[in-house]
Amino acid sequence: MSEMTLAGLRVVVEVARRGSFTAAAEVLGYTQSAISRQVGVMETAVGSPLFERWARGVRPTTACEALLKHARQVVVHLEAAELEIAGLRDRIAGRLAVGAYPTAAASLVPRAMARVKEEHPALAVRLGEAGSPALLRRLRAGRIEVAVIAVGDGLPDYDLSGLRAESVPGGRGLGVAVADGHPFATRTEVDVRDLAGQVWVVGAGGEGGPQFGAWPTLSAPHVGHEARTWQTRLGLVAAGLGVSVLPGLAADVVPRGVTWVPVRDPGLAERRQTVVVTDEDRSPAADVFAQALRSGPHGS
Amino acid sequence: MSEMTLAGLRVVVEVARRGSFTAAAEVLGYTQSAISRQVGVMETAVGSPLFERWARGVRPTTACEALLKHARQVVVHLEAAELEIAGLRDRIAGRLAVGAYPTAAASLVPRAMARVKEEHPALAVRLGEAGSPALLRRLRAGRIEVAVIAVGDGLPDYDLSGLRAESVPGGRGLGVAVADGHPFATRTEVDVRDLAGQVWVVGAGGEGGPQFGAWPTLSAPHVGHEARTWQTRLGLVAAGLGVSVLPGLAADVVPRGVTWVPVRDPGLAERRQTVVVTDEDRSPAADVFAQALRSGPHGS
DNA sequence: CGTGAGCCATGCGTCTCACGCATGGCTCAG
DNA sequence: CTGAGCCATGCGTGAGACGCATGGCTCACG
Repeated sequence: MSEMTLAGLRVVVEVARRGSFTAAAEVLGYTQSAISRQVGVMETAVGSPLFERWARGVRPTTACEALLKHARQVVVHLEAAELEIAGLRDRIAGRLAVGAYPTAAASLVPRAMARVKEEHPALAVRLGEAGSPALLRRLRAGRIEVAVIAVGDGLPDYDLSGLRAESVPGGRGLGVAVADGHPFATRTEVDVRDLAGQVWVVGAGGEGGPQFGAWPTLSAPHVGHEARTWQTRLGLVAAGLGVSVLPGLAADVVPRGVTWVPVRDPGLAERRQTVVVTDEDRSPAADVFAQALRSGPHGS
Repeated sequence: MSEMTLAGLRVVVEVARRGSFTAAAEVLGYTQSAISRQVGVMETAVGSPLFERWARGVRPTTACEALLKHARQVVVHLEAAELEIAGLRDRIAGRLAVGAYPTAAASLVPRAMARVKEEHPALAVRLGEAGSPALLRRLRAGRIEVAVIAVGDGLPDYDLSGLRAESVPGGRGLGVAVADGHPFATRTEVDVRDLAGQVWVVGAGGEGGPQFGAWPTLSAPHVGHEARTWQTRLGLVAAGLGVSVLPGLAADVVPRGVTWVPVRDPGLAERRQTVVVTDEDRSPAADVFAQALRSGPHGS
């Protein structure tokens, strides 16, 4: 049993306007026989003849006039819907879903959010936190539009094909978090040789990486404590129970009682970078946010 | 490049309502994969994601909410159109196109029109006149809904397959039209032997048949005048210039100065009948009119 | 009356599309 | 870690849309 279709409605509207299958076919890009069949299907769908056939064209029936009234409204609504949706795509408002790996989620991203909030008050950014692989999956699934991930030595080589990836420029590299009363706390820099003999607070999570272990180039570090979250780790540091590796990216957001100190280590070859990833064809809101991430205090 | 479809709009509306492709598929009679693909086509058509995919279903995006607003209006209009067209089909109003062969068009059909007009003032019957073959073609083309044709001896065997044909009951057969002052005018019946010696007014048209010739069983009729239209023929009769064959069906509509008289002729074998033809599946208006035709002064 | 133009209806063949089946991948609760 | 629930996609099949060609009809014109 056939039903009305949008294409069929468009055909009926045009046939009524032209008074001829042949003329409507020319306008709509069909052959006369295709129009004849589509009208036939629509007549079956509504259960009434829509046109009287004459020697020189057709004339709408009363049923057709009734259908045309509504069909014209339908076309108006569909065009309005397309315009409204196109407008949504272009306007920097509504909600933007962003995901970042923990360190960036705690530092870089909130700063970008604050900046974007000032310039685009109608845009509400929602921030989620996860590991880079999960972030990329959510991006591909359309659940987030901007992913802030870490790439570089010691990390998987993520598949970024079909995506747009841009590095966040600058970056202070790795350092250590120490208690305010620790002797290192008053230094502007610590040499890696000074790190030997320190007690380390390390992560217990499933992922490997410098944020979770002791200093990477130490041969036999003394691990004093393990904790899963870095809030807990920094709490132990603040209590003077040890020191912890911490990327410079998070330096500004250590809790009260903790100080971040850069480390000079000629032997540290690891290089990591923060990368902003979006769809190639991203919305204006996503574009604005990605640029805000890349032009923070680290940018030129 | 894909476009929105009515089916797609219905899918989007139902998915938004159910929050799940799987649940919407059950309601609409599709599989989950069909729903997934249709949503994908609609997303391509509007150029924006319509749903966020989650582990336990989907959630409408802002673009989807915008589309839903219009989609619901579209559905309302389509349902209203169907109801209005169905109402048109069921209501005995509007226009009804009827066609009849000339004799019936002059007598039987106007009486039925008058009766139907009384009972259904909203119905406007439009009457056309043509030969039976042309009437049947117009009926099949949907240009008329009721055809009143003549069938029987001396006439073609029309193809009425797929149509509904009902005889008009009764009928007074053939007679003659004579001037009021003619000796036959006061008789209730004339024997065929009395017709020998009469001067005949006959038709000049292209169709054969008793309405147009002299009395069928006379061996050598004296034809005094020929005229194309039967109004002209009856005018000649009224002037006393001859007599004319006339079916009983038209007896009531002879002009002033003319009298119709039945003829007794045992040798007259021809039998003709008036038949009302419509589509099998006719509208209520057509049904009412067909019944009015069959239950006139000739009916029980 | 015969002919040609204009238009609609339909048989036929081909290509595209819609859909179901089966399966893989992901998230999340237990 | 496992199983349930849900979405995405490859593949195959049947249905549908469409163009081509042709027939049938009406009507205007010579």
